[in-house]
Amino acid sequence: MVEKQLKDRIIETALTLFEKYGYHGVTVDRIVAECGASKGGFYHNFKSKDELLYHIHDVFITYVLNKAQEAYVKYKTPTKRLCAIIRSFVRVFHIYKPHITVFNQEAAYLKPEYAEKINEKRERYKQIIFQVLREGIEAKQFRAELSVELAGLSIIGMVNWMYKWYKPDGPMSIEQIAAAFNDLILHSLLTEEAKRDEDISSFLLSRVGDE
Amino acid sequence: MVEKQLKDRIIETALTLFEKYGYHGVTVDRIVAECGASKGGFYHNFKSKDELLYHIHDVFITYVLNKAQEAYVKYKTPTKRLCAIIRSFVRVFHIYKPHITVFNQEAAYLKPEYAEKINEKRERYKQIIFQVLREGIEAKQFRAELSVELAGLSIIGMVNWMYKWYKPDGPMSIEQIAAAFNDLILHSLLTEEAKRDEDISSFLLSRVGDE
DNA sequence: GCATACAGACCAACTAGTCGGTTTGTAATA
DNA sequence: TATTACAAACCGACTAGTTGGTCTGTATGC
Repeated sequence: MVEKQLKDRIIETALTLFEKYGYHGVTVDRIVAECGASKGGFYHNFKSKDELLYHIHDVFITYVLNKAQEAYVKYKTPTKRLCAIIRSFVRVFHIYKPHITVFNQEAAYLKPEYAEKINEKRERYKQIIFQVLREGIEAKQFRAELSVELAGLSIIGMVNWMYKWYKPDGPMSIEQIAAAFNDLILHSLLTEEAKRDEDISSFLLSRVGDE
Repeated sequence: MVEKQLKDRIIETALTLFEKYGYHGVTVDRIVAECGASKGGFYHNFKSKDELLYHIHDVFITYVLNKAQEAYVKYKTPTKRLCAIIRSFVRVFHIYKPHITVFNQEAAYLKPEYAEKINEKRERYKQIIFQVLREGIEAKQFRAELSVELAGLSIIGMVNWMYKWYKPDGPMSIEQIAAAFNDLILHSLLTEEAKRDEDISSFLLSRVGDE
């Protein structure tokens, strides 16, 4: 029970292959061949190929959900909470890029019983963001005319879309991307008063008053 | 050559099925059964299942690329151009939601020769957006400190992500969504001076000066 | 009579999953 | 320490089912 060598190797190999060729573009035979294992070894560790897919999904969504909850608890104002959540969300791409790609590309192929569990967590994640946005509007930090749903889905969309273009060795560091996203998002959410607040505008790339 | 009855029926059926079950979750047999055709009919109209997938991709990207170019030509200022492009982009979801879902989900499974053609158009689309953003910065309508790439990819991401949540019969009309997106995007891009410009701020949900 | 449009039985290839067997680790016993 | 006992980890040939694609045949229009 202490050794998980093979299981981890299978996951890692599968992740790399799934990211490149898609879930259906990779056979179990190929996975085991590529990581020097066998069919038997695979099915000793996983009930099915579907379970492997579920495992990959679950590792990622569980991690990112925890991070969001931590960020929510750690900070006390809507703006700080939102920025922290987004930063953590963006950061995840540094470690879990293949997971996220599989998560966003192959979720449709999850077996119903697995899909349900994943969707439940995905929904909770969304609700955290909606919650922060609502709090921000109530606190007059975010504009009142915003649609919480639309703003939330926009944020989730722009960050998630990173899986299509983010390269860990690209010209921008993950922290730069996170900062740029926060800048864009806050500019679109903040009220004029909030932008003049020193404490809040520290998350912007350039202060409003600078010009 | 005038009658395309069957071909269109096949595409329509395939689209519905692909959207729901994914490309690999739908067999050719199922497609032809569901639209009252036959294997022979299918392979008379398409060289292969892959070609059908390519066709779906091409119809959508060709359409949306044209719309963006039209919008670019029709308007003369960066802000107007951007808003028109985004509006047209969002509107497409009304007609082509299944196409877009397939486009965003199954592109990885395109055969290399097909993938190349699609990517070329996808790239051109991206470049139009980047171009407008650059023009906006030069014209001092958009903030100078923005990263054109990041801002562009954010926009593309937030709109494309609609395929995950947009329901044609949802509570918001497509025009409302387009307006809300434009509002969010402009707030994140515009300079303070530009926001004070009557002509430009007409694209915002609420004028800056209102409060 | 000839091409186009379509039908449907058929095939070859592929793939997830199985199953009997082997190796490896480990703990109890002598 | 050596030996036995047992279970978990792992192997790989095999299978049963599925799927994209073919091929022969038919009907319809020009």
